[in-house]
Amino acid sequence: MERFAEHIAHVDMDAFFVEVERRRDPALRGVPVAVGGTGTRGVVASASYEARRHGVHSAMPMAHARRQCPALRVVPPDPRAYGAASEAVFEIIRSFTPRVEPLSVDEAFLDIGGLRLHHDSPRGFADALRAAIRGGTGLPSSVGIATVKLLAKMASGDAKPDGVLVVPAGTERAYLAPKPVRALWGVGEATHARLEQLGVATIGDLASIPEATLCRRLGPSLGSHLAALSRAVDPRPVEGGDVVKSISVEQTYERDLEGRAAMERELLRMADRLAARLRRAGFAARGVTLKVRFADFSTITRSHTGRAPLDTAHDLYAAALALLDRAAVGERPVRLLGLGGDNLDDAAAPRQLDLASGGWDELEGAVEEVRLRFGDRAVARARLVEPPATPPEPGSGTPDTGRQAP
DNA sequence: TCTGGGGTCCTAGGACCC
DNA sequence: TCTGGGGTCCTAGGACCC
Repeated sequence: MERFAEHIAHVDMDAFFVEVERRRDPALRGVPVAVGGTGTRGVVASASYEARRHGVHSAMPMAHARRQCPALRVVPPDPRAYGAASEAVFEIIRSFTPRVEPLSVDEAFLDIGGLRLHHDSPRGFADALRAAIRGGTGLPSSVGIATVKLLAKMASGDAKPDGVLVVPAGTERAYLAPKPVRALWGVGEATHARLEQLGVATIGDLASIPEATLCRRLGPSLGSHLAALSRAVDPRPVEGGDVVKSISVEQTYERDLEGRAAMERELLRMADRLAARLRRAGFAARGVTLKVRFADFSTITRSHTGRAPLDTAHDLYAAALALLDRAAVGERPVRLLGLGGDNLDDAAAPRQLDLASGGWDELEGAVEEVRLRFGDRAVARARLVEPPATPPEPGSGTPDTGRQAP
């Protein structure tokens, strides 16, 4: 069967978090809105197009965004709502084709090569998909379609908001050449700076540099990758199953944490959250990583890989304390703590019986059960409940927002 | 303007094994 | 016991993405 030449589609929801918020609060329509942290250290996770016109963009400190756009309506994130909306969107996408590769909560690649019998053109497919998503969820989306992943992704960006862009086969390099090299998927701030030193401003400039030169300057892996992308060569197929490799939680504190006791208390809270996330996902972690960010933003990690997979707060907390010792934080103020698990094992797999932690599994399983039925606040650890008449704890003022990507 | 939270992948060195 | 080379795993840091 003949396939569409432009057989890869990239679907991207427009200002996803903002649009989900607008569904339930119509007063947010037509005005500048940002979803993100409301505290002094919060950043913008998602900005409406009205806000973007005032220079507000994601990852910008919220305080800056408010100064930039005094009329900005700021909404704290609601990850559960975005998760539910995401599931609804993906269900609609999968009704068009099973060949879907999710990239995040709000975007995906689709292999539409085989859909020629159902749609007269790639654009016809895109129109049908966007209408179905809007009809089913009320949410706007944009679609880019091209012969390779890189171009489909860049095209959906150019199609925004609420549009479609097809890059016809044969026009790939002409489409890429005038764009700034920073627009290339995989060129961030650091690589951009190094490319500038080479005199590279546009993707066309990049394509004119010999691959060997790029490999020498950027390393063989990145060098050959960028050399290929700049020439619109991107053989990566649309792939289905994405396997989770790590699960982590982290928290930036409104005020820096100081002293061992405060850090231990926060690590216990994190061990609790991480254990809950691991068990909900059906995993146990052989590897545990502690992340510490200091007041000057310098960041260190300490990790340990053991033999036994862990998924109880009790065991994760013990591992975290051992890592905290190794980090030798001392009295330095800490603005962020993080705890993560990797080397994930299927929790259902038979595990070595560890007598030292006997009983915790069952106890925490029961606690988890209560949380699932009555919410996370139904059960708390005695150590985490604020005792009366205690001096104010630095950094305890930040609620756990658990925000996700825009 | 002072920088969130949750991920993936790459690099580079060292340990260890054959 | 003056020592090759490859494979694999672990650790730490960093770039990048949404």
